[in-house]
Amino acid sequence: MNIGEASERSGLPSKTIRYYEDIGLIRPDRGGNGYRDYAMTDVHKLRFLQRSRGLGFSVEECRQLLALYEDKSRASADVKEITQTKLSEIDRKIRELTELRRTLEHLVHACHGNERPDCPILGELSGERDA
Amino acid sequence: MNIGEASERSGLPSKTIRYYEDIGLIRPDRGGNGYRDYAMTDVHKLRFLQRSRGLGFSVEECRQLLALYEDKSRASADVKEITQTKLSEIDRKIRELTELRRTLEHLVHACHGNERPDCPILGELSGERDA
DNA sequence: TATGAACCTTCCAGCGACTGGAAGGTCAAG
DNA sequence: CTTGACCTTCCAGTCGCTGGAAGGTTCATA
Repeated sequence: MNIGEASERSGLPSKTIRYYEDIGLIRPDRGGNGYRDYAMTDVHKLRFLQRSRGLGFSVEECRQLLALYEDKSRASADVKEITQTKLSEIDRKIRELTELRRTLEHLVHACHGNERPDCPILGELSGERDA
Repeated sequence: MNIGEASERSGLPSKTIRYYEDIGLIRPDRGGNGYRDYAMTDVHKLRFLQRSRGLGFSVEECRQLLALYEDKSRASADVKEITQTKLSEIDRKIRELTELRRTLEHLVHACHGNERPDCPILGELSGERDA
């Protein structure tokens, strides 16, 4: 499929997809006309990139995650270690999002009308409890 | 406190803190010597920024979140709407992270040794099930 | 009181990750 | 065989930092 369809299916702008090719993240085939030709596996990877980028992973981190995805070194020990690191990062992000969520709800429901700038919620919001 | 201590306490580099001031996110006092002087509420905001940026919110989104934090318009209807939108975004991020987590575990534990590039995990990884 | 390290200041340049636009080639429909 | 919607490359610009230069402040120690 052409880049336009890959864009629609992955949720990434065509511009970004070309950029990801420039930096070596995805390497689609080329048709006889010079057009990029994306397979479904490419779309899967693109969609994966779309998600993980949106979740605050850097492109380099996404490259690592994508490497886990590619079969060639899936069983090696260092890949497992990277995966474990990524799992920890993901867990941390989930925890932080959960906190953020709880805090926003507080702000809306519990803190309504209390205009003191030193509202106790603020400490929670900024993660006061750990340094 | 000086910027160095604010940096340590918030987890943000001094450079980034100055940048956030440039773009109007935080406005510390200045001492007679011209040094920035941060209060604890500033540190709370910085820490909040550190977290929300790391969770994939853009600076503009962080500005909105920070506005929710500041008392002046906390009760208005549109602020509540923004908060609701942010809550949905956060929920979506949590869902996606949870999926990503599950998938990585699959890759390590279940998919080990299976080198087919069309391994069924891949579909899950890329969020095949929804468009 | 002076010297030096460790802070702080501003300013400017560069990088990572896109994003927009120009200039031009390809393709399917009418 | 033209029109319009695609596609191509390339170059420039933006956003969000990040590093470094050049210089001022503070504080401990000689």
